[in-house]
Amino acid sequence: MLKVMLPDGSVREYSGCVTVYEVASDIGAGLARALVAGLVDGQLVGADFKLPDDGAVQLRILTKKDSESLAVLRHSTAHLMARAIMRLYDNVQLAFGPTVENGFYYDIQTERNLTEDDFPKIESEMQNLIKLDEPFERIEYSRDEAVEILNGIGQKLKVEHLNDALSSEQKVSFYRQGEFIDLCRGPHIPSPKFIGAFKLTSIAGAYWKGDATKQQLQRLYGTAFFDKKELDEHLAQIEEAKKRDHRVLGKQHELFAIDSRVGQGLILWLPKGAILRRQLENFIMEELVKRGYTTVNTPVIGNIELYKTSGHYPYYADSQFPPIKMQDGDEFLLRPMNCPHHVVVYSQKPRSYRDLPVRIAEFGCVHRFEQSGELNGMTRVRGFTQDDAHIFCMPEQVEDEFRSCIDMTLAVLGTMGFRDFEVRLSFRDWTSDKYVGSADNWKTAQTALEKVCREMNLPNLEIVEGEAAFYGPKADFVVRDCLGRKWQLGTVQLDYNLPSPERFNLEYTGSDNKPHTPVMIHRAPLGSFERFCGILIEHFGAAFPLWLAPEQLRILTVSEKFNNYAKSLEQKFIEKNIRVTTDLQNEKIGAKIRQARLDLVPYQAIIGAKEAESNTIALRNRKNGELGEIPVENVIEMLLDEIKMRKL
RNA sequence: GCUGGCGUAGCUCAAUCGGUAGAGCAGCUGAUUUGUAAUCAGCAGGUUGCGGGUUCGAGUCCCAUCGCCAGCUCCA
Repeated sequence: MLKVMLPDGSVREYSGCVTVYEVASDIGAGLARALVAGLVDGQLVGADFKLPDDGAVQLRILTKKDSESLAVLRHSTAHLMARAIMRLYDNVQLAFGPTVENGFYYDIQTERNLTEDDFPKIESEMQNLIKLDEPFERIEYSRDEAVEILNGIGQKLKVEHLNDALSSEQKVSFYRQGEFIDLCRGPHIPSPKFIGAFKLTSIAGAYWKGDATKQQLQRLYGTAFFDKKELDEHLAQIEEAKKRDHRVLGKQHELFAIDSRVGQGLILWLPKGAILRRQLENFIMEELVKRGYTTVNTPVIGNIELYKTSGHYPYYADSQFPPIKMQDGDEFLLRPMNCPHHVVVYSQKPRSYRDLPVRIAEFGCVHRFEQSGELNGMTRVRGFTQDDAHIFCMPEQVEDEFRSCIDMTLAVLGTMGFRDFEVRLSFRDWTSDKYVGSADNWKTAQTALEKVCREMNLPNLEIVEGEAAFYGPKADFVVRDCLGRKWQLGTVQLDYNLPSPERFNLEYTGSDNKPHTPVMIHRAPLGSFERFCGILIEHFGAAFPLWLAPEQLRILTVSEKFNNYAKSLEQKFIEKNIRVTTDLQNEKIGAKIRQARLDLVPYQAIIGAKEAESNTIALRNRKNGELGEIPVENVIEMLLDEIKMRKL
């Protein structure tokens, strides 16, 4: 039961967490304080309210249980941080200070750039402010009044924002705490004493209003919780996650390397990583064959005219490796995408409507000159191989083809055990002129795409306006890495533009014996092998399922006396295409087992006198430890079955 | 690209105020011949990312450069 004191002083009891009541007419004119407090599970919690346009006040009860309450708490902590900084340093300009997924930040500008060394001082000042226990008070003004106030306290960034973003009639709210007043939508906790634990976590640059041409501010990140234990757990979890980082595991398990002697953002697939990649290639290739694709091989460079025709060159000139100029004047581009090559493959002969859809696949190696600050292990690189394909079909086939691409992507992700992904529908921004093609085609494409996604009931479907490729809308499959960053893996993109007469003028002959323009679908279920492997390493913590494991079985001998038996066993597994090694080191069996476990080898075969005599294996696996003595033939059968089924 | 931080042995990390660069693991050699998460001993391993400067003396301070990391911007 929740006891809530309303602004008029009366107390009401609620069983729910959130409720709505009518606003008294005089609230909102001037000072409107949050007067709400209640009890949840015997603990005092605070509440706040905001004033929507219809005048009804939404009462927000902080339950300490839901993420919304946590966000309110964190945003109030951000205010506290800003206030502490303003007390400690001169001439502080505040920009924005929103809540983010695991905490909050505030963008600020100071005379002297702050560093992490300033954190202890700021944190201790924040502690002092919590002790002061001053309430957060909401105050509303018209925009012009607000500008006056902000000018009065020298907050130029806030003034700029108000003048840019709001009309003069609009009302804005401020939150005041002691001497500190800040333009803010709210809501806030009523008092800082609810902040059980907080920590400033990092500092970084961020552009004013997210615009790289504008001044750069300092972004201070922090997090806060209702109690200390939650904060500690959160910090411990981050430490754990760092150990799963594919850059750490990739080095530890010798999967890949990046070496500046070769170049930034260029992946060297080490032997074990190369095996992993080959398993993915084989898997995708099997799917392609099942699903009616043909495969081609095309060069990694092409005449620059090709990319001028496609429209890619002018759009992405900055992020491409510069053209290679030949003495005769020809220019070649290291290809940044495969589509133009596949378009040319399509156009090699006249196509009939009976031939469509034509599905052209290639593990296509492409290069993009990403800015150095964007490179990230395997997930953001300058050279990568897409599991690419381009489907050329009739307009009436688009829906089916699109559905089948989504289906393949889901099947691929499902086999890897990816359950936690979102599907992002990227549509065009109708106010922007960076897109090519007719509005009609865009509408058709977007409608078809959304329809299929809705029908297929895709998880976490989100529509983002303005994120489309310049030639068409797309559906991206987005997963998170161990540090919570989102990465696009699979993608399916509709394209009415490249095949058009203005671009490559692709054709097929319809049943009416007339030429028609096909529609093109770009799709890559993994996205790229590089990024996918990076995410895959983190997904499994490098403990890959048997079918993907670089080393599937390790044979460990109890002593050197059994080396010959171990070698003969190894041969048997090799003949069955099982990736096996032997550990014949002069070590105790315990040490060998430990090593195999650290190396995350899925199965271990212990070989001693008993096994050599009875032609068996004392089998262990990574998960359950000892599995007992099993005849060699049965082990082979077992492993082959697990591999074939691609069990997780 | 921008802002900030960081670069010490193959890996993970030490090195007080600026005073002869150290340890564990891995590697090599030898002993040991082992039954389910580390047998013992020895050896070797470095122009402290690279280049300048300050200083009697620089891993440490300063400048420049390369690379890495976080965030921002970007992502066909």
